[in-house]
Amino acid sequence: MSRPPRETAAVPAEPKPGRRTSQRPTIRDVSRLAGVSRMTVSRVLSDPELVLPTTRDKVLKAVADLGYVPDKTAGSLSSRRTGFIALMLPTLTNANFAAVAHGLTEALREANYHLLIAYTDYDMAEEERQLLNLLARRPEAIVLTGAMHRRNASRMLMAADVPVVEIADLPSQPIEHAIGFSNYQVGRTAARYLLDRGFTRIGALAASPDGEVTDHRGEERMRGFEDELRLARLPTDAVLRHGSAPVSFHHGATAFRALIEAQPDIEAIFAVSDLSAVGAVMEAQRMNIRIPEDISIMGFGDFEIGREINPALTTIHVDFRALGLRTGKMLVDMLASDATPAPSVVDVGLRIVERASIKDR
Amino acid sequence: MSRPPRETAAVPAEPKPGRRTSQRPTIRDVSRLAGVSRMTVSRVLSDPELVLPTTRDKVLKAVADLGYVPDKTAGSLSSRRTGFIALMLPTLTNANFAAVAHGLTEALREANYHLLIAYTDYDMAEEERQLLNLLARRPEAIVLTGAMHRRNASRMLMAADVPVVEIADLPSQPIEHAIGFSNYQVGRTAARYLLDRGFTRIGALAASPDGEVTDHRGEERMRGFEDELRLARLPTDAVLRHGSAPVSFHHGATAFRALIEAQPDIEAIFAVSDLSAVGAVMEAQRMNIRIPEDISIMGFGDFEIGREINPALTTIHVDFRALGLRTGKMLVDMLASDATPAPSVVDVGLRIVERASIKDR
DNA sequence: GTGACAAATGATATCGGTCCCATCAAAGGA
DNA sequence: TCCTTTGATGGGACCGATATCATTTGTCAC
Repeated sequence: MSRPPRETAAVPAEPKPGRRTSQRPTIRDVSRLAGVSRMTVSRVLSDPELVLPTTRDKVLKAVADLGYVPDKTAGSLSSRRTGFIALMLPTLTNANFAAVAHGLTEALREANYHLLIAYTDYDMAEEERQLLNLLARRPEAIVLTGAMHRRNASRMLMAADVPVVEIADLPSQPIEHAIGFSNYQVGRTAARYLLDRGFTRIGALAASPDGEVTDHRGEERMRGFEDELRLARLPTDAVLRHGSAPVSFHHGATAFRALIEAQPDIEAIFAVSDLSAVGAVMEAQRMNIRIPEDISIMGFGDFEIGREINPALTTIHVDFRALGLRTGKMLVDMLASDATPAPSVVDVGLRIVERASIKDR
Repeated sequence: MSRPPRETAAVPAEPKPGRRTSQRPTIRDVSRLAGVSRMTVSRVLSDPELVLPTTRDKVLKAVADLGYVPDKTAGSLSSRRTGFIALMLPTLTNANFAAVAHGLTEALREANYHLLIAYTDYDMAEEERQLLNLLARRPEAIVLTGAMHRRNASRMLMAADVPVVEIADLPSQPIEHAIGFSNYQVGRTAARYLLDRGFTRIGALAASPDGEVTDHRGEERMRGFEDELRLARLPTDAVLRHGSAPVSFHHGATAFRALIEAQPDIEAIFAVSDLSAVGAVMEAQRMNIRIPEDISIMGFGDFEIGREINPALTTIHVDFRALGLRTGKMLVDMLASDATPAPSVVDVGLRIVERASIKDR
């Protein structure tokens, strides 16, 4: 039984004719409610020490009452600090790369940086697109894996005017900083290890570099491996490129079988990744080939599964999580001081983990 | 032989007394060089059709000459669209969660959204902190895994006024949308499967929920498993909570040994994850326990390694990559239309993958 | 009492884009 | 011819914070 509202009274205060405005409270709403200026609110949230406790409490109460969450987009624009660190990876579905991201995040958390991850699925054209996307977000530093940047990408990075760190793979010509290890050395070390134990019929398992995607890092390992064999005047024809990257357990299994068929008298095998190595061990079990009595196998990456299989896998270890941590710490320090440190290259080295998959002789 | 510059000439045009300005070119620089307004530059980059080809070319040339990369921070602030989709995960170092991220990215790429990833390491307090961080970036949607949000987190999400999708674990009380499966059903299905094959001495391997971190999803599976056993009037004392989350291959190995010692006559085991199941199989090999002749084992997650071990692992499969893809597509559609669709809950179900680790009887 | 200085707070310009609307020229219709 | 419509472009306000500098107030030494 209510009368229709009278026209004159009904019209609500027009919310301004301009841009439609959101419902979310802004710093302005907080400042009004707390009866202070916006600047004071900003101070309470970013450097509370600067504000009198009584004022602070008023502001914090207003923040809580409104459910105010500051808009970092606006803050970033104004302060010219986004709090982003960009990370470019080939893929996330690889335990080692995931570990890098994990370590990085951990190191960056305390300094309140947020990782901005992009990945390329081993696709170089995608790398360039992603790099542009990242750069558009104005990260305060850029972390890259691998040294296979196209010319354009390199140019964009130089122009970006933020610290660039290349990790995992030590490039021959670093853009700026680099923390990692040499995949080429991994290959040579593996070959040396097998040679030192007296093997002479030595093979390797890798993906074909001609596939749709190329695993440059893996290919570097193979190059080192072959070089070391050649230095020992041993043939490299048992270094098998089989299937397409990225490798997997299944890749290892099929590649192993193919290698055995091609080179039945093979004595020792280096797999480009523990994934392949583990797959090979599993296939060997199926073929009733004893590891290491009949054939010795070693891998790279020290994945957890390698510790648990039978026999446990001898491998080359690189601590990827520590790599991420270290990179993160370096960046935090670097960004805290506004000095621009000289470009640095750190080789974290590698370590052979001797387990049971190599025959003792 | 150059004379020192005279003082009067040396003073360069002061770059304004105000805020220090960066070197990076802005849209203003592009517009000046191209002889058009800023708006025209903006149009060329976001909707080229609106601009005359001749003008467009002038602008694009200026963009290329300057190496201009638009600042999305500024663009986001103005347009109120950040292009971010937030994703919260327990961890990245789990193949299934990584697969979710992968699928999501893929679906979002075409619509030019960027995933903003945060993870909690299974820590609920961290979840809340990370959520605040994410919200401060003003994502256009939020994707969460798991239904274990604290009260505060839920409140923040409701207030955020963006679509929320909970994935992987179907919550009993969804915040808004949900796409996933029921971990409880996983447990019941596993138990049902073992019961149907006539096993009566049935156990399970899981992490202890009292550890530093709790894997709520895994615990749900155990709950379902135990319920189904109870319904069949079977004891649940062989459902072993051992070690701390998150589980691993090694966890499976030690838990398996502990279970065998406590319950030597066990017939069949359900492991909370393929990781544990594989570890258990490896430990069984070492203990000379034959799988499946002596003990049957099944897992959850359908990790690649399960397909390759001997015997191949029977498991429960959920397609996490497809889950991510589907979620991404849904979000893209949702954000394209400004209508707010009704909350939806989609159960993608699960599938038993029968392989060789369960005894045929 | 007063000047010097520090501490707390406020006013305002600005970050680099995009939104909204205005302007202007060209095309088409009555 | 004049009016309307459409297409291309520009002008200026604005998004929501923070940087910078100014102002106010309080404290202390002389």
